[in-house]
Amino acid sequence: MQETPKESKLAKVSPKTRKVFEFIESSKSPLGAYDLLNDQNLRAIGFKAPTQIYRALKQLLDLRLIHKVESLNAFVACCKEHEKGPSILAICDNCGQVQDIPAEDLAAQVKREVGKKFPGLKELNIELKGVCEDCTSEDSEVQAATVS
Amino acid sequence: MQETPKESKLAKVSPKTRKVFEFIESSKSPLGAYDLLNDQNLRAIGFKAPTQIYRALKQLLDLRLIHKVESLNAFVACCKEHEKGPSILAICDNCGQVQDIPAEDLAAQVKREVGKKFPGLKELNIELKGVCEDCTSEDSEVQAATVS
DNA sequence: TTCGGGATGTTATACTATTACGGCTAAGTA
DNA sequence: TACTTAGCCGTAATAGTATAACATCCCGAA
Ligand SMILES: [Zn+2]
Ligand SMILES: [Zn+2]
Ligand SMILES: [Zn+2]
Ligand SMILES: [Zn+2]
Repeated sequence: MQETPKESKLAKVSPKTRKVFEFIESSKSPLGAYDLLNDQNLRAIGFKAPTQIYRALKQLLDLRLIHKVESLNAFVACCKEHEKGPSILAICDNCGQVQDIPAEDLAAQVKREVGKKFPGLKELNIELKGVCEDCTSEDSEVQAATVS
Repeated sequence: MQETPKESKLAKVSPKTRKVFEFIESSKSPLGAYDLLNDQNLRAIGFKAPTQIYRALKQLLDLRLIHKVESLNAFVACCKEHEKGPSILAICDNCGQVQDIPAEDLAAQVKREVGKKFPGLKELNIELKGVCEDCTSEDSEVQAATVS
């Protein structure tokens, strides 16, 4: 048994919160709180008000099962490969997908950069925008679609 | 004359937009759009609706005179020392101040980390939270204030 | 002069997030 | 058992952030 795998974390939350996680995990793009709220499947199991969604999201964030994409006000599932270090959220402007890329070394580098100006680093949030690998290889198609 | 110093950029925008910049620059903490909108001094020169503020902010963002702190929905003046590279926005949980710390080297490092998964990097946004130098040296006071 | 684009003013609306309050239930304890 | 407390959940209201849509004005090009 792993230290704190996804399953053991999910075991701690209510079925409804678990359901929220499943929706986020199965989505290929980040979901906003109101995307979740308006989802028929979540409506069906009793989510009626924003508060309920935000409560579930808070639990999942605290357990580090999901990340908030601050620049999109939306949430993505954690890739679960960076339990201790930070990650980079790479947002594709073309397809909208967000990759959660582990970046263990980066925290140390950032600490060096900020130096004594900011000795008490607690949370690190890195987001980048651009074009993902898939969309790059499909660039000709994208171009074609753009000019048409 | 510098390449594109603050003054030459400010020369391109309207007096009202310039005024918005001045308010952001003179604030020691980040300001939200509605903080600006509700400011008597900006009201006095004709800002009455959110749109006006957001238009001014967009111009300033485009000129890189200010940054948006995504995790706070607020805006800070750029330190103007990283014309080409990214910077780190360091948010102090204690005093609320945000430092704009140039981090030229970091873009290259991030590119290495994301590798081919994300070849088309365009924008890089790094925010961190913690305690700034000033607040760290005043830690004893902070503690005293906390327990009282 | 006439046209067009860009900046500005104004209203309305959409989107995101939190507060407040009340009920229910599980767990501890006298 | 009866009482208490704390956490989870439901519900309603509200606060906070951002954009859409449309009207007007001004200035420079043709
Ligand atoms: Zn992650
Ligand atoms: Zn893509
Ligand atoms: Zn800057
Ligand atoms: Zn501080």
